[in-house]
Amino acid sequence: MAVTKVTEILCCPPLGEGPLDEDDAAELAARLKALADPIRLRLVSMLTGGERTEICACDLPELLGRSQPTISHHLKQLVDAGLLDREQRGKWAWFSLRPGAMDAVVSALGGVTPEAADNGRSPAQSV
Amino acid sequence: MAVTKVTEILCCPPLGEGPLDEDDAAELAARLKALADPIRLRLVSMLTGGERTEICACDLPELLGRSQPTISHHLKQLVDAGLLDREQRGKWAWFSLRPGAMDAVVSALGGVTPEAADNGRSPAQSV
DNA sequence: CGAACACATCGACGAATGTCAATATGAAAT
DNA sequence: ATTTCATATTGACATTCGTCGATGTGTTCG
Repeated sequence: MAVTKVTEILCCPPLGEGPLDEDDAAELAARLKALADPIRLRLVSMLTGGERTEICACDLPELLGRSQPTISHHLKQLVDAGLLDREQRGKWAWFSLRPGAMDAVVSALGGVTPEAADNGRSPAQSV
Repeated sequence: MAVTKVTEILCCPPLGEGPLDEDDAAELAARLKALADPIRLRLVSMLTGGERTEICACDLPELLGRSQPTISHHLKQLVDAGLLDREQRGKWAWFSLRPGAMDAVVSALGGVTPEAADNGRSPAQSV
């Protein structure tokens, strides 16, 4: 399967801090690779909206138009990359965003999360 | 070579704004795919540090430990994805960050650039 | 128990990717 | 014009990826 497991929440120094070395680049690349697929992006985007904090695997084949094994494959990629958490509930598997994981990617790319940016003050963010 | 060209600076609604549709997801995925490679990440990170604003292709095979055709291939990917600009100067090719391109990726992932965050409040968004 | 359901894994397939040697293109210098 | 140098393109190769059907694993219910 060859999916590089990513365990640390914050993987690399931000891009803004000079050239990455080989190891940091490989680690960031692994995370970005996990995100760089349309199905997986749509999966993640279902959880970043704030409306849903978790999603049942049972709904995904229909929602995403892919077979059950394909969905399972993509979910595994995201879990292995540390982006999603998996919880078994009865016979169903529920997936949620791993806290801080997306923030880590954003900040590795030199960005900052809106909440962190607002931490000084001025809310002005809802949804 | 099957690299989806990305022309718009801001490609998709941010992940925080609910599920992406198929087209938006494909476009974001194309950009992330361009970034999701160790060599290309190291390339970009050479330009995001602030020390260098541009880099000559002639130095890269040695700096990155890859053959000249391989480097050329990766540079093309980044240019096609809209992340780098290319300028021919004499017989050398110089590459620089396309302004706003990384910001667009970060904000599509739900983040915000530090400068924009510092800017007080104006979202600073356009085209 | 056994049947039914949800999900994961396996095996296979075509397509895409990263890589380099060889070659082509294009721009300066002689 | 010829040569030289920097870069792009081509062709080939092994590897990885996305996908699905078939099958395995584990849970619930009768």
